[in-house]
Amino acid sequence: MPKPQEPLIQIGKLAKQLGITTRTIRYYEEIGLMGPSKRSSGGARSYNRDDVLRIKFILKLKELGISLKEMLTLADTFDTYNQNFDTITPRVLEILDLHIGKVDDKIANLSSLRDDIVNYRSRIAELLQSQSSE
Amino acid sequence: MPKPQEPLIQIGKLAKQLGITTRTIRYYEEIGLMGPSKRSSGGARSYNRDDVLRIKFILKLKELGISLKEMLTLADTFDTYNQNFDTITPRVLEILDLHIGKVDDKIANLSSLRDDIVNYRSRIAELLQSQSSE
DNA sequence: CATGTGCTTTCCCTTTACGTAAACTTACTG
DNA sequence: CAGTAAGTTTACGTAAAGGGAAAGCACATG
Repeated sequence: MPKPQEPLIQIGKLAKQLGITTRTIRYYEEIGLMGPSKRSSGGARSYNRDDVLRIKFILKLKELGISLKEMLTLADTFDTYNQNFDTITPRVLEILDLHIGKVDDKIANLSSLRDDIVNYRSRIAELLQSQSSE
Repeated sequence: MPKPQEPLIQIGKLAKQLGITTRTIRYYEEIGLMGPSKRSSGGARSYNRDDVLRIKFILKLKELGISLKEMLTLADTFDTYNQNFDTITPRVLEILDLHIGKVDDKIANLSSLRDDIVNYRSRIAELLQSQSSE
C-alpha cells in the first residue's frame, strides 16, 4: 500500500522557508550531512518532515559554531549507534558531554565579554554626560 | 629624553606567549588591525604592553565569533572617535549596543541548545538504564 | 507550441584566516 | 669565520562553506 500521504516539499520552497539557498541544501547532501534525498518522478528533490527537522537541527548546530565536519563525525557516531546499540552508546554520551562542556565554556566567555562591553559602554556614556554638564 | 624603558617583546616570544603563530600577528598588521609595528634597529618587529593588550582583545573578540572584517569597521569607528569626540561617540554607543544585543542572542541560543543536548543525553542514558535492568 | 519557472548537474570562483616555502638579513655563539 | 636561530618580505597554497553561471530537463499555461 502507498504510504499515508506524507507532506512533501520541494527544494526551492524549503530553502525560502528556512532562509537559506538551495545551494546550501544541496551542499549538505553533497558532503553527506543529509543522505541522498528522495526524488520526484521528474528527478527533483523532495523533503519530508524528518528531512526538514534534520536541516533545522544542522542550522542550529551551525549557529552554535559547530563546523559541518564536526557534525559529520557526530552523525557517523549516531549512525553506527543505530547498528549495535550497547557498545556505541557510551561513546555518544561522551561526545554529548564534551559538547555540553564546550557550550558551557562558550556561554561563560560570552557572558564575561558582555560584561566588558557593557562596562565600556557605560564609561563612554559617563564621559558624554560629564562633558555636556560642563 | 629617551622614554622610560618600556618592556618590549619580539614577535616570536609574543606568539608563543599567546599561543598563536607569528604569521597570525603579521597578518593582523597586514590587514590593518594592528597598525604598523615599531621596529628594532635591525628591522625586527617589537611590541609593547599596549600592543599586547590589543592583540589579546582581538583574540577575545575572535573567540566570540566576530570576524576580522567586523573588527576593522569597529576599529575605524573608534579611530574616528578619537578625532572629534562629540559627533562620533553616539555612533560608538550604537555599535556597542548592537553587539550587546548580538551577544545576548547568542547566549540565549546556546542556552537553549544546551538544554536540548542535556535532554537528549538523559533520554539516551535512560534507555541504557532500562535495557540493562531487563 | 513557445515560453516561463523551477529543477537538475557540472564546474569554476570567492572569501576568510591563515599555512608554508623561498630567498634573504641580523645577531649571537663556538 | 661558519653555523644557527630568529627575523624579514613576497608569493603561492589551502580548507571551509558555499556563490554563480552554463546547459539541459520537466511541467504548466496562454
